[in-house]
Amino acid sequence: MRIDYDAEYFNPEHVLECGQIFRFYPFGKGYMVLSADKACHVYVDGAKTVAECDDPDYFYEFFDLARDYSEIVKRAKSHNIPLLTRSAEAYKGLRLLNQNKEEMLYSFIISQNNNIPRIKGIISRICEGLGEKREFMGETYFTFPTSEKLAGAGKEFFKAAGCGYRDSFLAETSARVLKEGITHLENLPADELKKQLLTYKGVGAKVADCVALFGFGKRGSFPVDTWIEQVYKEDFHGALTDRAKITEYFCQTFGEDSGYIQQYLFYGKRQNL
DNA sequence: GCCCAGGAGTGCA
DNA sequence: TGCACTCATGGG
Repeated sequence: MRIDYDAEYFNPEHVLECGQIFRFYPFGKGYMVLSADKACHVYVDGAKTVAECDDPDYFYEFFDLARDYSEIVKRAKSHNIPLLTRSAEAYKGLRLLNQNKEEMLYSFIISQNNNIPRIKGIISRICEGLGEKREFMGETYFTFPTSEKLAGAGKEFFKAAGCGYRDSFLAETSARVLKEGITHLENLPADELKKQLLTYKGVGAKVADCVALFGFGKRGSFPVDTWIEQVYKEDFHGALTDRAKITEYFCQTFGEDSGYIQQYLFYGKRQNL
């Protein structure tokens, strides 16, 4: 099954390399993208971006294809902040993904005080160890493990996978999710959702914002990490040092566009745009 | 060998 | 509440 979309506002490289997803790799003419137990081959063909996948309905939602990003780009530029204007223009094909909630929760627990290449490696080893082996377009891949699998693994497994001190966070949080599920979080307003996410082991403000943004579609979230702190100082000439207050400043400024703008700024800064 | 990475938990004032 | 300290690991 196949999805076609205007490539101007769907650039696979920018969607995948901007830091919101950890399971993808170069494949064929583009990339192989893995999410939960599904797989997709995405590439540019002329003026179209093509997604060949096992579950078109899932990936239509996953790639956020119902949303008009030309309006988002326009609003981002209207703030007249040089880095933001440059980034929104250069990365107008960046889209925020709607990813699997549990996968986001575990992935961003792993992400704390860590770097992206190593996060990818850890998640990949966890999937190989506990996920199910599948095939798509002649490629073997592993699904993201269920909470049941994760909870049954024990923290020694996470340690061996390279999680370091985060091993106990994953063991405890997966045990809790197995017991309680997370469906009770699905329809909460953003502030209440964040409050609930903060009660999971290994989840602080920044991780909660990422899970809310990428997993629960809370586009008014603005995760603040070391890169964004740098953006705040250098590009917004801000004087605040407390991350909670910096987050509040950005959310007040950008409202429901916060999540999109955070990604433009984060990616632009990392790419030294 | 040092610094840093999409930070968070803990203890103590 | 605020703040310092600590927590594994590997890439640059």
